[in-house]
Amino acid sequence: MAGSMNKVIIIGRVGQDPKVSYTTSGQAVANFSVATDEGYRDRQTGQKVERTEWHRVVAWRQQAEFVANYIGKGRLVLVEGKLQTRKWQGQDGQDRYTTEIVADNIQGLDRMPDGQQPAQQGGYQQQGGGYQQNRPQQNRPPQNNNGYQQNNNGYPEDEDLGPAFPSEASGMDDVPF
Amino acid sequence: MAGSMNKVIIIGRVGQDPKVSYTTSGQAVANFSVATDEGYRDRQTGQKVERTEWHRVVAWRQQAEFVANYIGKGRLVLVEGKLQTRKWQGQDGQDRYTTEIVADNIQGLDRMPDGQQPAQQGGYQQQGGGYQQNRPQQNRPPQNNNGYQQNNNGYPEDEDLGPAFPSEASGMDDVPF
Amino acid sequence: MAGSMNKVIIIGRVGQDPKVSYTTSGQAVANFSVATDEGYRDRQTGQKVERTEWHRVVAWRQQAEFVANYIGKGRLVLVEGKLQTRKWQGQDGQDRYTTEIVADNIQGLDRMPDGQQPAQQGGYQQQGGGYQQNRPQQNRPPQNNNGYQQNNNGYPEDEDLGPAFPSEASGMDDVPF
Amino acid sequence: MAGSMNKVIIIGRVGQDPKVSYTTSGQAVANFSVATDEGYRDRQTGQKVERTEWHRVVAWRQQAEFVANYIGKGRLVLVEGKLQTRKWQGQDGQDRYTTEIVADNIQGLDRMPDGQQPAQQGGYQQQGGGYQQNRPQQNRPPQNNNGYQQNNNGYPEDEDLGPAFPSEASGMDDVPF
DNA sequence: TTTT
DNA sequence: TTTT
Repeated sequence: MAGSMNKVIIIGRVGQDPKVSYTTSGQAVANFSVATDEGYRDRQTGQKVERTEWHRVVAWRQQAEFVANYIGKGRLVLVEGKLQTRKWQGQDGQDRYTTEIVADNIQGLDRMPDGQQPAQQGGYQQQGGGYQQNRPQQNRPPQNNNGYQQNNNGYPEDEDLGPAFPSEASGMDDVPF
Repeated sequence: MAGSMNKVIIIGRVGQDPKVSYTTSGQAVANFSVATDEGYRDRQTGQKVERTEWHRVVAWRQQAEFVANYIGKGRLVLVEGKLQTRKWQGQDGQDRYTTEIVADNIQGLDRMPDGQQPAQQGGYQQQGGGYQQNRPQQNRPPQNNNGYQQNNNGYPEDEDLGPAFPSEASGMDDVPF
Repeated sequence: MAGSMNKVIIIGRVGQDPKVSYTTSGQAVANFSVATDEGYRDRQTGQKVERTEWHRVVAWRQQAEFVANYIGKGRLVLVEGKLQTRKWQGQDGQDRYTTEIVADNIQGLDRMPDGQQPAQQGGYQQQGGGYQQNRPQQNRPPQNNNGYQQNNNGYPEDEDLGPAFPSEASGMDDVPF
Repeated sequence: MAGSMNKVIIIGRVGQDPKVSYTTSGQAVANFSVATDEGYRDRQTGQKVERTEWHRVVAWRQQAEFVANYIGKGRLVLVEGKLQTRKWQGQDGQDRYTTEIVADNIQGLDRMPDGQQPAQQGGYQQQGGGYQQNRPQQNRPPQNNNGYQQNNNGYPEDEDLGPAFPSEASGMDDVPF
């Protein structure tokens, strides 16, 4: 713990609307991808090339709820966090590894598009209502999280038990995003 | 390229002596893993837990040669770079993805262990000799790099052609490190 | 040089249009300030407080020309660089110190306001013309830089000789921005 | 607060033993300087030059106590934090400005020198004893902090009232370190 | 696979 | 004022 640092800072565009779900213990989790671009000059041709790198981001609890309410496809975001590689089982039973940025600081850097304002959506600041989601793919209440495929999601028990993404798990074994 | 940042900074211990090889075009590449530690308090038990995260690092050219000469197993290092996910084929023919830190700044933060000084090893600063390797696992001269399994290594053509690690490639389909 | 890092990353709003000038050796230098905001909760009152921090940024050469063409008052910018404290003489003859971020990466994060497009301004990409400035406060051609008050600007000789800001120097002894 | 980042990461050597004191409200504050080195090639002579940059660091509360117990002159440290410029009055009554790194993460990167181990010193982990200091220059109990020169220290009220460094204050008006 |  |  001393003599140790694990820090990532990326700025880029969100690829798709984040997917938000809940662990069995009721913790919110948000997953999304961010594209960063890099321009460089090809050593053979001397041509300018643009290269896009995709990053998987995972956010927990308050950060996840912020993501659910304010971050959508196409937004320019700042993500600060740490790298974490988790292990999961492919359909063929073999181990796979996915590296993600576990975010501890997420900010939108551009104006929120119209129709995405928290007031219209019902944000998590609303009083008396608890947290309310309204984009379809986020609508997974904790009680629906019945726990099949437990411990197949790659998230360590200590991070928060329960299957994070039952439905994605099966579709994730070949494509990381 | 504008409105974009892709930055990683880690400090940790090197797990094994780096593996250094050459692309067919003669570029040096070094690969090694770095462990970062994180202490946190378990939410259920309230116990202090130590968690180790492993990071794959790849260094090119000058950085690779620095690594070959100065970085060995157990050293405390600073690595600054960018995230890059590359695609490769498992033995079953399926796509796999590995995320690495492509380093642009590597520094040793502790004293070099005895028997690892560049003077004893023949460093790359030596005059008249060019670059000389001497640890067994690094001893892969460019001319031996005959190019089978080309484009199976996951490194983009533009980064520098040629198979980076023919021998590791086959052993890599299940374990990322 | 080994075991050393000096890194700053800020994101914030530019306070005033950058001031661009030239050293006697013809190097472009840009100076501007960036505001970062921080929200925190007051420990006494429990109230939310917003606090603004101002940062001085200096950019050299290509970075300075980029700043001259694309960065103006009010823009949201990313600045990556290193900290540098320089010494200068106040009017009372006493030493003063100013800490700046010497930028090696500057990016605009929002859309450029209309009337600030490089095409209308004549950007530094223009062909056949070399570098051309057009905002009044930037218009200080190298040949006007006649060198009085040399070595009073606080910039080290090695960074590039010559007085960076003869005119500001005298006004700077009490206020850093 | 959104669209804002203020982040500094430095690695370097501590110049002198930190100075630790207490605000009138009993909060610990530690101050020390860190040297970072930078090697570069002089553009005129082509010679390699080493340049040292000094950074002022301030740490509060738990971080300050960690500093008091573990960080001494000559140690290699990692400091992560934010930039803050504070205003203070010189003896001539004029405003001066000092930029510091307000640390939120401090780590020692080398082995602690003998005679500096916390066990010999009595660390702040000791039970039943509260925090105990033992290096002379740190020995400034809160009750001695009688508050003269209040609001002359440049620390904002909200950070924690009271004179941070009564004794240094008078010596600080011309030299920042 | 490192280290404290 | 540090250190290699």
